[in-house]
Amino acid sequence: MTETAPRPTLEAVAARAGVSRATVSRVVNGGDGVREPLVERVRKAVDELGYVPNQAARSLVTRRHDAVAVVVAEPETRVFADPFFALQLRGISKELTAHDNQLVLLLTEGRDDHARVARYLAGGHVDGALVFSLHLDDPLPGLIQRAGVPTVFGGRPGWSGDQRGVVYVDSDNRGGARDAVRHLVGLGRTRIAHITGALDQTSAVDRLDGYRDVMVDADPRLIVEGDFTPAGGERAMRELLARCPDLDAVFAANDLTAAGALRVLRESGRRVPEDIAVVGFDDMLPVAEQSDPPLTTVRQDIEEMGRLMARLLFRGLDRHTAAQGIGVAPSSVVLPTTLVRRTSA
Amino acid sequence: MTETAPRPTLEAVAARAGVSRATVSRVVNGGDGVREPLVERVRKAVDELGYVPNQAARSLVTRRHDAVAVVVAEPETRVFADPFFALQLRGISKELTAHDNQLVLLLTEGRDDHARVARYLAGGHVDGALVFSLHLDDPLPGLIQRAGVPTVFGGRPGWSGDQRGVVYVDSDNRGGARDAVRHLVGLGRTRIAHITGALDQTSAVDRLDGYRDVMVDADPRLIVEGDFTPAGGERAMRELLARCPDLDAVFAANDLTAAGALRVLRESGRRVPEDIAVVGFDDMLPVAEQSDPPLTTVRQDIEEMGRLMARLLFRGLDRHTAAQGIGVAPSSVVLPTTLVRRTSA
DNA sequence: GTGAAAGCGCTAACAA
DNA sequence: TTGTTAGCGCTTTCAC
Repeated sequence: MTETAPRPTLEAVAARAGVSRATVSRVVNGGDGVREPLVERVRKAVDELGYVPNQAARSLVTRRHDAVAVVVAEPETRVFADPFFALQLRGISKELTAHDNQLVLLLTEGRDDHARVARYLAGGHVDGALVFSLHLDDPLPGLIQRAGVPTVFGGRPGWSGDQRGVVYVDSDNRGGARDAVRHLVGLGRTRIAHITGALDQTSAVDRLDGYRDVMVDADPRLIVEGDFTPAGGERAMRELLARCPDLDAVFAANDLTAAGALRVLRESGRRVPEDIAVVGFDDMLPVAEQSDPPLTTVRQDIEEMGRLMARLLFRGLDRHTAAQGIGVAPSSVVLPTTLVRRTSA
Repeated sequence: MTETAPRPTLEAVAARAGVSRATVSRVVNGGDGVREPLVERVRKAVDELGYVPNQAARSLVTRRHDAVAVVVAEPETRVFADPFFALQLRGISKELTAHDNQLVLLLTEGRDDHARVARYLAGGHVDGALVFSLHLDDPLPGLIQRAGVPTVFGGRPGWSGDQRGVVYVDSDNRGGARDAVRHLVGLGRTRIAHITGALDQTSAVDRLDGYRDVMVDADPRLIVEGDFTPAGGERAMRELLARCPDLDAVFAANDLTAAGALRVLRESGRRVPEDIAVVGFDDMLPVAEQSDPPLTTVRQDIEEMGRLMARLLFRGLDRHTAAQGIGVAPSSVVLPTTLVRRTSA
């Protein structure tokens, strides 16, 4: 806990360099249109005084903040139990840093926080927002849209409001699921089950759809609802085993679910992949690589998703600032997935 | 991507309510010393106009930001591979929200980012900083101390600079390690090995010290260096098995390490806990509960650590603001750990 | 190319 | 109790 020292102002730098505040301002902001010798003098004064611009004063006049809010709307603990969110955050952080922007993190725990977040965004503290809203019935996207802040969503938002102008970045959940199931089919499996994710999230719904794309006439008993957790995977696997003892493959909605399923299979004496082949989703390394046996799974580039979200936001902001209407409005992006073969299938 | 609408100002609210800007300001900031009917009128005008104060303008005069930076200095990916950081962040976020403060997240990837972070903190954008600096040789704490921002560290900072006035929150790593090893001793184990964490981090060093506190005359071959990862745990366990085939217990520096060790033990045909008892550290649920067998481990309340960091920071900030010298300077806190018994030991 | 001056929206003395 | 006024530190026309 140290004392806060008073910072030098533009004025001080100007005095020291023997120029006007305007000139210092120009130099500090790139130095265009200022003659070299002066630039030199100002730079020197800045260094000597350890001058750092006051962002509040700057924002007051420019109405820019060089800050982006990251909103994580997740009432459950799940987000924090897997590295998914952290990886995405990392991608975002890298991209923001490259644009000299700060990351303001808004974590919400349930509905009470929604008003707070909406107020903050509406308050014009940030230039834009990156929003992770995973639940179908989440009112947050609507609130945010109304706040009038340029926004990019992480994952296809599943809410039922006005979809116009909504920009999101998502993985090709449906396509990835198709690949996973096709791989199982290619292995000669015919009784392929699916343990879904939490079906109030679009990713879970999309993966289920992908499964159905391939297994058009699937026995409905082969589909059991999970919740993206290992415990859910265990429960679902037990139920599957009871319902359909003849199944020969499982496509789990994510790696954690698959890990739970693997445990139950081991307990029940089924061999993986000989008796039952298992495919996961995410390629969450600590889980997929370390499971027994190592998991065949669908990889998505999570960090890249985060990076892309930030990039799309900036593209939108530029368009905002630049000659109106010039430039293409950013549109949503769906990133491809790849199947990673290990031993479980 | 929506358009940003122009926000109403204090002026506008004042006009609408038929009062002065000062009065509106008073109402907006709590309404003390304003008569009820006026308060009512102003509130109404605020609502009708959807007025939200401009934080930049406010900060410019108050020199407060109601924002706290969270600095995560972690060159490696490890932070992102475990929920540790996320849990702490969550605790911090809750506490900041309770104080109406925003969380500005600064992630650093290696040395290049240090200057950036130091500049940001020195720039007076935030009222204080919460810093996670896990590495012994990290120059960041020093830089931050020089930036003159009130700071609380997460985990005992291991750097060699001036320690005066340094405030941190940590788990009782040493005490927890002692408990773990004593538990093994209580089980009748005598050849107790230790797989350390990455020894450039204070937590790893402290846990090793705790092990040594109990195993005063430990065979040095029973100590192998790990790195807090499952892979490191596997490697270390193999080495231990080769060096000391007679060992009957392992204390791993964290749960991930223990998970790696468990896998090697299983492969090598050793039964856990019958042949070799295993204790971890962290009680990272997805790992500890789901491992085979479930892990006996040392729990630390990570979320509470985060919360406490924020609370200490605010206490320091209050002291700053309030009558100088009044109040007690916050000092570091070391949180207790508890042993959680499952089946591995 | 450089400087002077006018605010950006707000808070906090100070007056009334 | 309420209003008036003077800035907070910066950018940005607009003259020079």
